[in-house]
Parts: sequence; C-alpha cells; structure tokens
Amino acid sequence: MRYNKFMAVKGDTARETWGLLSGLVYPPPFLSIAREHDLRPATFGALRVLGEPRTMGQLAELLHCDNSNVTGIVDNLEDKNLAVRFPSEVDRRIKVVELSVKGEKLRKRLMEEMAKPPDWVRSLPDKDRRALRDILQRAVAAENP
Amino acid sequence: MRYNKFMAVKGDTARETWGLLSGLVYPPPFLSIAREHDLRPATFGALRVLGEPRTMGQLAELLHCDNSNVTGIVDNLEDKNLAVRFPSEVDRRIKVVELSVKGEKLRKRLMEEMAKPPDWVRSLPDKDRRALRDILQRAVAAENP
DNA sequence: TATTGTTATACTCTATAACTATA
DNA sequence: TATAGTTATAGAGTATAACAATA
Repeated sequence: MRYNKFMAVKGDTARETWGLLSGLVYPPPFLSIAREHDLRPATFGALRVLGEPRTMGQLAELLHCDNSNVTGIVDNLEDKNLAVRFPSEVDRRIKVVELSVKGEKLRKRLMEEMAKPPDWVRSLPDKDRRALRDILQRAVAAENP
Repeated sequence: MRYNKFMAVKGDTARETWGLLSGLVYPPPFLSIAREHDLRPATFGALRVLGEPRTMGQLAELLHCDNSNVTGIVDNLEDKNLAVRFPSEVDRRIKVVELSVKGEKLRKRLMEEMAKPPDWVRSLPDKDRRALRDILQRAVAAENP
C-alpha cells in the first residue's frame, strides 16, 4: 500500500485518537463494580441481562457461554436470593429465571453505577462534552445505517 | 442532593455521552486479538509488559496478580519459545525474563494491532476526528495536571 | 532471618460429553 | 427421537500457604 500525505495525516489522527481513548476507557469499570458488590463477573453479567425473565437457553445465548455454565451462574443467583428458577408451564423442560425483589433492586443499582459517567467525562467543559456527544452520535449513526 | 436545571442538563449530557461511548468501546478488542494469535489472555498481558526484561516480581506487579501465577505465565511463554528466564547475576534468587527474537516480533505485531483504531474512529469525517482527538487531549491533560 | 520464586491446593470460569426429564 | 437443562470432567486464571534456594 502506498501512502500519501493525506492518508498519513488521517491515519495518524485516528491512531492518536484511539490511543488517547484507550487510556481513558480501559480497563473497563464493570469488574470493579462487580467486586464492590461481591458478585462474580459471570453473576453480574447475568443480572445485567435479567431485566426480564429469561430461560436458561436464552441466558446462555445472551452471555455467550455454554448452556452448562448457566446452571452454575443461576445457582449462584439463587444462593444469594437474587433470582428464582421454575419450570415453564407450557413446556416443563424449560426453566424460567426471574429476579426476586432483592435481585431487581440490586440490578437497578448496578445499572445506575454502570451508567454513571467517569470523572473525565463529567469534568469536560460543557462545550467539549456536547461536542463529544454529537460526534459519538454521528459515529453510532454511521455504524448502524 | 438537590438538583437544579443546570446540573440536570450537565448530568444528562454526560450520561448520554458515556452511554454512546460504552457501546463503541466495549467489549475491549484485546481479547479477540489474543485469541486470533492463540494466546491466553494472561500470556498476552505478559508479552505486553515485556518491552524490556523484567523480574518475576516486577511482572506480578505489572500484571496485578500474585507472584505464584507468574510462574505459570512465564512457563507458557517459554513453552512457546517467546521468552527465556534466567537467574540474575547479581542476586541468584531473582529470575530475569527476557523476550526471544520470536517473542519480540510477536509483541511488535500485537502492539501494532492494539494501536490500530477501530472502524468507527477511522470512518469519522476529518473534522470530527480532529475535534475528538482535541477533546480527548484536553481530558487527559485535565486528569494528569 | 528475610526474600525470590516455586509447588501444593483450592475456587472460579468456561467448554465438551454423557445423562435425565420431558416432549 | 429430539430438546432443555444438569452433572461429570477437564483446562485455564487467580489466590493463599508451605517450601526451597539464596542472601
């Protein structure tokens, strides 16, 4: 591939931008949030996708893991009284997992903490923060046309 | 805490910005890069910090894990002929880990892939990309005063 | 006696294969 | 027989404690 000065400039800006961004967003905050709440990462992930009742198979798909792992993850949720599991009435092979009231409450708190912007975003001058939001909106729009 | 309309506006923009950004940068690309190169995540991490020779203890600190884990990680690097481990000449309790030529080459490739900006950054219009870089530069500068 | 790294052990995360119960 | 979920088992990541070699 041959480079001209325009490509070089474009590539450099992109690399520079990505380098800055990587330093700001990694490592991801979800691991420390899970630890603060004494949750295994896998249990945290399950709680996250249990905004509505799910079958074991649905959980496996949503968590990108094998069916057999979900058994242990839901066991852990039940041990902590965060969810219950019961056979579906229409097909008793299927187990439905549903958050308890305690689980719903915890999930709400966790989602709130995940949504909380990090200091570097909050501390940006208003103008920069709005410009950043607008740029990201355009980026997301360009990715999902 | 009492909210007024200015705080609400500021908070909303920050949350919105963070939500957009989270969708763009998570999950982190390093896991798939490691998998493509048939490296365990821990081995990948070690390679990353072995830009210069390190002792086992230094590796434990840099990788935020226990000393005892480093033994296995460096075993894996040695099994793949990516590094060698030898006792320090000044204190033979200390083991120095150094990348092989093969390890150096692989490390260089991996660092290159990590630095490669994702499509959404590369596809931004020039003006947006430069504006984004400038905002992030200011954010980083504000964090490290 | 103190320190560096290793070994033994245990808990967690994940995957595959065999199994149970339902359909 | 086919499917949903469980159990058995194994490889990998990480931590603590006991240990060996060296200082």
